[in-house]
Amino acid sequence: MNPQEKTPNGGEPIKSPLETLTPERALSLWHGVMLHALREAHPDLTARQFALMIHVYLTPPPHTVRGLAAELNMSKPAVTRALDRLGAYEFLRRKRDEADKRSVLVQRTVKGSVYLREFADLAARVAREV
Amino acid sequence: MNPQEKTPNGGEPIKSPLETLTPERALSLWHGVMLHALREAHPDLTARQFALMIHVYLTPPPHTVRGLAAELNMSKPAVTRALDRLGAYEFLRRKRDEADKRSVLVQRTVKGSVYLREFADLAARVAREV
DNA sequence: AGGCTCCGTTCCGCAAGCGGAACGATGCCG
DNA sequence: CGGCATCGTTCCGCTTGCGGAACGGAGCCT
Repeated sequence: MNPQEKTPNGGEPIKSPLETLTPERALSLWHGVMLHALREAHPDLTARQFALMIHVYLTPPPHTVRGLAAELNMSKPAVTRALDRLGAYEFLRRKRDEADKRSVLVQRTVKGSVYLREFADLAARVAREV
Repeated sequence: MNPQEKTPNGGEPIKSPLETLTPERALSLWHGVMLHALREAHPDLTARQFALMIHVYLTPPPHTVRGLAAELNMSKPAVTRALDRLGAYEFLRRKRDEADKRSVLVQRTVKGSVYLREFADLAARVAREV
């Protein structure tokens, strides 16, 4: 669409195209990804639900409700509800902590991994086009 | 955290780090951005509201309700409501189309530009850290 | 002018998320 | 063993978003 990287103009030194993702490209990336996501009617997760899910997959366990609430800056009921929802999709799983039976450990699932992988691939693909 | 780029392992040729945003990095990028966004309690826009906003800012005008609904795969009432919300934040503006008074033109605002620019900068910053 | 289409909005009933407070269950400790 | 802290969940009233249908206003024909 807009081949701005090809312009051999005068002044500007071309930035290292890679190590730095420019704000403009970042925005286009976001745009493209969200567009695709909307079109395919992904099981539409709230921003918080999605953030929670990614968080569980990308940061080291264990993950407890309280911990997630603190790290994601949301209330405990909100976390519980998000877990309900994500659990219903089988994207995440609760497991009683045997060491401290008050706690709940949030764990990954195969289905969640697949879903997230697809999302990641989508983002990478869009990034290439942008 | 995980300095995977430094591993001078045997087999793999190192990919150009940026021209191709790997799925893994894309996911981390998303994670970091959403984390920041949640923490700062950004006026929390729905995915659709956000997508609509970016769309208006990144694609050429004119933007009508019907057009947006089609392009973003949402119902007309949903677009109307999103415009109400985004209008309340002064991130977007309705303007009657004088040429065809049935239509509404959706336009950018200064405040919206600033907001989106900040978001883009955030994303770029996170990308650097990831 | 009449009849039709197209536009964005409003109306309606419904589904889902929200946070504070209260709750039962479990752990901790004197 | 009794009291208290902490865990995740549930309850409550409320706000927000949803889509289909109906609506008024504007354009477009003949």
